Amino acid sequence: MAGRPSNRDLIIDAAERLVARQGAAHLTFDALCQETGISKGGLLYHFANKDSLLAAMLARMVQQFDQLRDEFRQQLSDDPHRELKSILLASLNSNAECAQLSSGMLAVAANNPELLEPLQAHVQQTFETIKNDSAQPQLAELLFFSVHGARLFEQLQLCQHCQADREEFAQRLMTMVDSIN
Amino acid sequence: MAGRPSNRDLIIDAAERLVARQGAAHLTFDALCQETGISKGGLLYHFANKDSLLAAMLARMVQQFDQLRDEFRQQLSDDPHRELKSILLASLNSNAECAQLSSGMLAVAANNPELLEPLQAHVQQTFETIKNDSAQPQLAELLFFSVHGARLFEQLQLCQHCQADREEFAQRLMTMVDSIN
DNA sequence: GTCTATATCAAGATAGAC
DNA sequence: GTCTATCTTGATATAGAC
Repeated sequence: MAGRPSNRDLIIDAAERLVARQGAAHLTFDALCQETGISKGGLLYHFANKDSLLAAMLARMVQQFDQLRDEFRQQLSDDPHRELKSILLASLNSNAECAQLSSGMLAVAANNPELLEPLQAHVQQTFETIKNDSAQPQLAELLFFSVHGARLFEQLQLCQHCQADREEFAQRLMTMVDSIN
Repeated sequence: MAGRPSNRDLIIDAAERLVARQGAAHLTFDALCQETGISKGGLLYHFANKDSLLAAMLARMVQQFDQLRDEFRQQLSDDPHRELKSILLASLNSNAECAQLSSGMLAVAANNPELLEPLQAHVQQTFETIKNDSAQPQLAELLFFSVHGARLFEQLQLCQHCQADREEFAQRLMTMVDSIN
């Protein structure tokens, strides 16, 4: 399951890069051909149409988030705020290694907002977790939004956060969560 | 200057609605024809090409922000944190009345990220203000990101914030700013 | 699983009438 | 300032060979 990446995954990687570089409106099969070296027919074998590609991008994003969140949750097994902390850390770090952050979300939002539904459900569930788990749900929500604001600004290169900044940001978030009791 | 809205402004309004409803990739002159009732030729009189429309959307967004921020700054003339507070309140409320939030930004990001440059400059200046003005610049930044995360989630309908929620959110932001000393 | 070729359509943009 | 063409390109998608 975690062997070498499948072609399917390589295509999604390339799609995310395209969105990050040129904007979600320029995510086209033609551009994907150039970026992957696979022909249009080849691409369309993996994703029968564009909606299918978009849905896959979003699904993988959600899945990567869940996986990363689980990892953080295990590391934090003895922390009273591990639910909230794992959500914040996973939100901050998912996809960060590739420098393309919320490309999947922005691509779907730009091309077919209706396909956002799975993400809407996922986010709602996350909010539930935050609410039930934290003594100060509104502060927790604020921190959650903060992470996503930072991600957006990074993605659009509206701010130049380096790795050190991101770690300091994460540290500050954790401190603020710990201040809840 | 603030008489009845010019046709130019009505077109930008319609463009923002389209982005909010159908996604930035479906912001086309054809769709704008339907939405405004103006023909393609008519639209192209006001905006010679699409980049010109996108740049105008972004410029108006920035201008509306600055104007709203000035209003808040005047209301807060005796507040020690008026710079940061006015930035946060203006970020939270600009365009909020129309239910389309950062349509301009998302449209430009999706169609031609290079046109984001004026916004990048504006944001950098805002960060400078925050840094120079606040005793805890990193907390201030976090609050700033939080507002924009909330805006994004509202725009993409990833959360259902009502007016009451937004006011409570604003109240919480102000309280947290006041906690800085 | 990947390729070429092609059909179809929508988009940006131009020219010129009113 | 707005309109109706019309041109050109580029994008999705299909069909069928390898």
